[in-house]
Amino acid sequence: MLDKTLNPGAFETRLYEGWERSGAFAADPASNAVPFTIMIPPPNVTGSLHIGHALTMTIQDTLVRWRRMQGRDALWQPGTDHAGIATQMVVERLLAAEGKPDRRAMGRQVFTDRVWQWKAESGGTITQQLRRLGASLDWPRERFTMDEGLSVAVREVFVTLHKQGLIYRDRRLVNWDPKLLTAISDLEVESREMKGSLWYLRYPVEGKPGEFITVATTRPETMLGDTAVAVHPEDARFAALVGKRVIVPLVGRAIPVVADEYSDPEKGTGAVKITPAHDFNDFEVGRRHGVAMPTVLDPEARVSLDEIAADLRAVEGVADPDFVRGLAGQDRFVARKAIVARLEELGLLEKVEPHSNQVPHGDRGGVPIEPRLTWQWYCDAGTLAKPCIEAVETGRMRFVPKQWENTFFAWMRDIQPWCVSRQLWWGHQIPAWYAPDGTIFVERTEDEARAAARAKFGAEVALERDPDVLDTWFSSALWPFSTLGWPERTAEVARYYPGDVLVTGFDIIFFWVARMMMMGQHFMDGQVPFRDIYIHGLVRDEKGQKMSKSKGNVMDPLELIDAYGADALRFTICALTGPGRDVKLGRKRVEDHRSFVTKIWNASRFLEMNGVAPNATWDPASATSPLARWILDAANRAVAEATTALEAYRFDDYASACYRFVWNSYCDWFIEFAKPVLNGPDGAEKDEVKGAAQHVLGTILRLLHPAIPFVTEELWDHFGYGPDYSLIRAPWPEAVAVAEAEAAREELDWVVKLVSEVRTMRAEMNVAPSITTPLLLRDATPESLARAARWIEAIRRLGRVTEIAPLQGDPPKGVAQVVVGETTVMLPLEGVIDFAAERTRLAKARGAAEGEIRKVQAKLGNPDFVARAKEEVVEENRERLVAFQAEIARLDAALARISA
RNA sequence: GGGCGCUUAGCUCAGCGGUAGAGCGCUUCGUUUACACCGAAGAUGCCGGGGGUUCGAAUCCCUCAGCGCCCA
Repeated sequence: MLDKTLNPGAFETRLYEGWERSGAFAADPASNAVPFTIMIPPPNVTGSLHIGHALTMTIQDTLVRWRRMQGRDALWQPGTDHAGIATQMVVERLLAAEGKPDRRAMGRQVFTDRVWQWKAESGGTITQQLRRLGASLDWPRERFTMDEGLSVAVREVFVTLHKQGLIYRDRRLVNWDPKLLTAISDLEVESREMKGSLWYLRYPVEGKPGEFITVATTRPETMLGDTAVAVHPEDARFAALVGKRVIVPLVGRAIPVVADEYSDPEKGTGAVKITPAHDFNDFEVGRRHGVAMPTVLDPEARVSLDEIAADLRAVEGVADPDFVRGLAGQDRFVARKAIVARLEELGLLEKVEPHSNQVPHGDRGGVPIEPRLTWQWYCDAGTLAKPCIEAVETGRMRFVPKQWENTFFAWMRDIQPWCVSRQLWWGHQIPAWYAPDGTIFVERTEDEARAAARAKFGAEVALERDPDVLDTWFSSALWPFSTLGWPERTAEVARYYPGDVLVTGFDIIFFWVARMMMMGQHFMDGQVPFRDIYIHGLVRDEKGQKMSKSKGNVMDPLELIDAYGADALRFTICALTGPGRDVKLGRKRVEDHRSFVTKIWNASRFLEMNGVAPNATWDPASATSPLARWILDAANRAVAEATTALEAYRFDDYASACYRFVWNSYCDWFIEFAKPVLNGPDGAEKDEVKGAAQHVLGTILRLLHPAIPFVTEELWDHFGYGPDYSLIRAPWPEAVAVAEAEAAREELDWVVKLVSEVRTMRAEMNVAPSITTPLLLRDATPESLARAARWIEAIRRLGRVTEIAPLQGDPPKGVAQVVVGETTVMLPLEGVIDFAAERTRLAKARGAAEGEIRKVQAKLGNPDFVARAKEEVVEENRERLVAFQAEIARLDAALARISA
């Protein structure tokens, strides 16, 4: 017998292990079934399960379980990415905490060995936690982006793209993180609003003592590298200065004043200093005007004079080489202060205004990034993006919801060269070797590089490998095929690529989505990596605030699972995941949805107590009773609604269709109607009710399994619908044949309406529950009377009714009346009834009906409506008018009887 | 500044041309043998404002306002 209270913790782990052991999660490349593939967007190996993972993984698991039940050969590919910067930082912090030497002191090999050791010990956290959520991933296929096989794929792709000219080495400005000492991508940079200042600096015009051009800047320290001043070509104020030269204070360099539209006459003074080596916009301006691009900050953002020492020049009252030399090695912010102070002394600081601006910060290191001119490896993203754009335009890939296409297009059409090198130790080391003369050999292995070098030089030369590693996203981009064994031509690659759907948040479109598309199409003969891209929202707290540790509003999914069960969390997520909306999630929401899981448990428990048990031989088509037919028919509709919803990625509709059917049809009415039968004598009627009950319960368990895997499997196993752990592979329900469903619906709808009306009346009349009454039916058709007779036991129980009889002669005194279809139902409540209340109640019902009649009449009275509206709409309104008029007539009669 | 989205019951949200809905909350009642994580009943809406299209607009178009996000 099922426990009186549901305790998910008692079986979740056992069921998960049972499924896993039985191979239920495993894809089967040898099967004849149509595959269904979801590639997990690989979580960061340093990560632990947060509520955002719970959302995305619940959605993926729901899809996978559903398709698996539909008979598809489901592959949900698990794994993690190596998270270059994050992992390296974790291990460096660990070393520091242990008081060990830092990575530079220990050397690259020892350090990376240590990272692998860390990965072995702690890297599996998130994959263990996903099991708690019920995620049915094919674990034996788990991959890691640094695995040997995936590394082969990375080298293959790099070398191939290089040979195709789509990867190249270039010296450009990059986002440099002065704390982590590596280049990072645009997407790893976040703007933060900072309160700073706008300094107005005077640059003396060459050869015109006392004449200045004033430039406004937020970064005075970069003046050391200024090589131009730009003004707008149409700015009359500066027209005379264009072509002249000005002296950079402190350094004494003479630089041109150039006309360039980049300069905004409205901003600052309208003149801007140009430091091409330390600002992206300035870099472009500098390139347009062919000026020098000296770097004045070292990798740690300290002043470096290497590139300007030679041209420092003393200018009386303006430039002071000794001062500048004294800045060497100082941090950029220390240097800023010193420079501003010195300029003020020289009278070259015109003014300082408070100014707030967006300062780019590295999202990992947290310090302002410093644009730097460096040699890096770049991928020609623009070329790779083109076929991806085309694939979305032509519908070969589909965003759900569609609106995200816009975001995607906007970014892809304006995509910049992708800097793929990182100055880290943890990652795929770039397969490029340098000869002493600087010749670069990009090959799959060192041996091949040596061979290439021998071929070129005709002799053995010393080769040095590029120390840098590739961006983590480079290897993640290959995930949809590298995990399947590519570049080997495996059966898996042939079978499971392309995937069916990629599920992720909108914040990831530029990361996984775009990059997997580029690499997938390029290396898989133009085949897209996935057909659908389902974009879900972010999880927020109840107030709609983004969850963050600093706000203290984070929710731990594992803690929620401990408290309410994984099913409750999963069902909540499904119910709240509408299209294109963020999910506001609070404890209370999970608690609310847990009730539904409990409800299923309790209903099952009741059925078990009444001897309902699986009976595979029971044929729904053989059902003869309206009750059985009605619930089977309702189940058919629930199945159709749920299936349609899942096909459309409408997890909210799926959840609510199941909820309504289980709670409002199966529990509220079917089980209640079944009670008198179950309590009655054994026989055909009871057998049929039990047959329908067990059949529909089986349908419900299968229908809900994708969202609520644990409780449904537990019940399935407990009842014995199949062997233990078999629900996960049970077939997805389909509509069953139901004879005369329409008639059954009419009959049950009538009974439901009768009981509801009687209940409403009693509640409004304040009739004590202890009082039971007969029902007298006036003007009832023989059909209604027959129905009343058939359902008398249920009506007695649900409506607190004694008997039902046609009204003979005049109604007794003191009746309460309600209109159900053609019938006026009367409850003799002499002495109990409050006539004033009854009149009010009837008058209110009449008022409501009148209101409807007015609306319908207004429509039908409009000749344009009758002439132009669709025929069925007009007809529907005519019917409504007649129905309301009849109802009013009966209500009037009822009122008249009371008044008499 | 450019783009996207949102604004419907107290709260969270469906509905997206033809009778305004759900869950939660609220009020009242309830030990009828599955369930108080329950049952029954009830109340609550100028569907953000204004204009337009249409026989008909929460739904389509324009506009304004407020909120949120992304990109500059």
